[in-house]
Amino acid sequence: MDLVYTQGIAGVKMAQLAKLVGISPSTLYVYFKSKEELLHSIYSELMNKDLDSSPITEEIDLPFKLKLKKMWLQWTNFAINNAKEMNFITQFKQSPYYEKLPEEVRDKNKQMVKDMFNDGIQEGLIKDLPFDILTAVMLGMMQQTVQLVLSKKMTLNQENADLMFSITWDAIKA
Amino acid sequence: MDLVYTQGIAGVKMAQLAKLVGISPSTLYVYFKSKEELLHSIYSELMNKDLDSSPITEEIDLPFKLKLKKMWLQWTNFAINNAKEMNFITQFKQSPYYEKLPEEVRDKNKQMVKDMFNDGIQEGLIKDLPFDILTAVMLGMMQQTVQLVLSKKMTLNQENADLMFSITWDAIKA
Amino acid sequence: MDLVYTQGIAGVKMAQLAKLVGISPSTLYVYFKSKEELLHSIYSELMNKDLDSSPITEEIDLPFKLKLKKMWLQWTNFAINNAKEMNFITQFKQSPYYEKLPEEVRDKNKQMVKDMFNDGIQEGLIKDLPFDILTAVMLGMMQQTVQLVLSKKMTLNQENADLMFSITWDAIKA
Amino acid sequence: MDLVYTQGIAGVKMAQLAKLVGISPSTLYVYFKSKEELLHSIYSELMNKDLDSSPITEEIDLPFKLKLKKMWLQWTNFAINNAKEMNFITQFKQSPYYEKLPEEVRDKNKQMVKDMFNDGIQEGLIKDLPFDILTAVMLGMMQQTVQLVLSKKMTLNQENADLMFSITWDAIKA
DNA sequence: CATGAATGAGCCTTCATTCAT
DNA sequence: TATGAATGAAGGCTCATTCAT
Repeated sequence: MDLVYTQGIAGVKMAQLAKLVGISPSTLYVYFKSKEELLHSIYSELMNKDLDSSPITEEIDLPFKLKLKKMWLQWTNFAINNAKEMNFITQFKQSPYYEKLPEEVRDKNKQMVKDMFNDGIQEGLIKDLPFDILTAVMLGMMQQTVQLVLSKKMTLNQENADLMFSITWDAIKA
Repeated sequence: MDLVYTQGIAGVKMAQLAKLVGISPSTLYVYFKSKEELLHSIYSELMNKDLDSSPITEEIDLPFKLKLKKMWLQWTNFAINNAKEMNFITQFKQSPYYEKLPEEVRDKNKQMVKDMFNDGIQEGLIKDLPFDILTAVMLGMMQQTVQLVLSKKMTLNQENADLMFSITWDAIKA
Repeated sequence: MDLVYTQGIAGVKMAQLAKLVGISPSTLYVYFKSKEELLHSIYSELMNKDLDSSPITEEIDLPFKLKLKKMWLQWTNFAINNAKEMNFITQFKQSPYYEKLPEEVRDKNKQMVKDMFNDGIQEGLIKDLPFDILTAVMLGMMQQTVQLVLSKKMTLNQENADLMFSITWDAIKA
Repeated sequence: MDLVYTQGIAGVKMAQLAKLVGISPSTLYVYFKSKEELLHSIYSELMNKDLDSSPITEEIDLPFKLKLKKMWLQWTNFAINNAKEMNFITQFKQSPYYEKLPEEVRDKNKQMVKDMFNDGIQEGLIKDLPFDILTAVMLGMMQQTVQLVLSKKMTLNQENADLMFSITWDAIKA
């Protein structure tokens, strides 16, 4: 992650990585057949880890808005704390190493969000808009928040979290 | 632009570029001292062209919301129409070639936006929030809109444009 | 040729070859995309050169036996003088680099031989055997002659040439 | 044998061989100090096995021509049945691994053949030619026969065997 | 202004081999 | 006797870059 973050995915040299890990370049090839496979492995592992570690817990008794806020915050925090990992994914996807690997999209999260939006719409709390658009709004606000935090223009303290989410909420509330 | 879009900025090879342009690689070096300089040149030119070609015209007599909408739409459209250029900028900025080049910040636009926001706040039409946050909201919505359009999940027709901006507006309106 | 002859086809290193030729390894790759292509090129060129330079001239007026002898001698001499080239071809064909490249078999020679054999059979001078077998006999004697010469167990002077061909002739004469 | 036959002697990898045999590469080094030694071992063993298994039995009472024919056939058959082993020997000898290893020449066979030729010459049945040349003739015809059989252009049935030997015989008979 | 020709630096990768266990 | 783990040495190949013409 660090290497990719610092030098870009094309800038990662096998030898450099090996040295960083404290093994010989050859040893890298004992475990990964090629640079491409290494990158793919990382990517795959990341895709799964992300799922697991992003603890989108559903707490049943909260009112909708709070539930949504909690989810949004969890996502945002995750994105901030795993900025380098996210960066890897982004870079990998636009690198020549990423060539349509099958990638059975794992929709666990997506479905959860969809359900939540449906509930909100049902209860008349948020606008009756297509799922893609509602998601886009949240993602957009999330990305910008992350960027503000990472660029040190903002800290994600209670107050700011409240603020950013309230803006998001205003955007989609009925 | 095409090369960067297709293969990533790290995948652009001088020889390939030369061939694409119909000249010899050596000739490239008549005009650019190095690959780095070439990339920088493109970046710089892009930064200026963007300014010029994005015709953020100020029409004095419109009410604030309409003025803002117009600006937002102009930006969004520009981003869609110049997706490859934007992509270049994004990639360049996180590439090893981009090393804090002085970058006399081109604030023409930023200032214009700042002024507009200030007006809106003054008139009590939009929330009294820091400039960075207001911008973030608009950028976030814009980026997501662009993404929806580019991924063919949406067309930016009158209706959708209205919708997306109305969401943005709800997010920041007082 | 020398390198292959000395070290085997797998033992030829691009760097070594480059140095031998007086250029840099990179330069080799300007002209040949890979070691494989280089080898293929040589092989192809060899296959054509062989044809041209092996001056199987048809002299019309000679009696059959003399004509055959002349041909046999020409072949044998050619094989001796181009031992390294022949060695290359042999090695290349059993190397991993040789993978069924189309190779439109150039039958110019084969046809000439076939014709000659047919004439001999027609005239009742040589045994009426399948073409493959007649060729085998001549090739076998040729190969062995070459080997004897190369291993310095024999010189291909007039006398020995006469001897070896006479043996061949005895084998196939009617 | 299979590996060498399929990929050439330069294509044999210790790891691959180990896997094929069902042991670990390291284990190979318990039994053979190096790849070179392994190859040499195989070669040596082959040279001896060849001797033993090629059952050049001397049957005293046959007339010379029949005895010679029998020997020729035995050789030829052996070469066909042990094509892969012969191939190994051929390849090994021109590989960089083969560096003039002492090679106590195994003359058992050679001597037997020499004796036989001497007898033939004595009896005035075959030409009075140097041993090398007589051997060459038989080897040449043998090699070509093997090649015809292996390339499926011929089967070594009674008839063909008779034919090929009769040609050989014609070549050397007095 | 253009380029053909050439190359050094450096990267990915392979593979025989070692060695502690 | 067997091997998992590791690696040094070396080879193939790429690519930005130079320079004489």
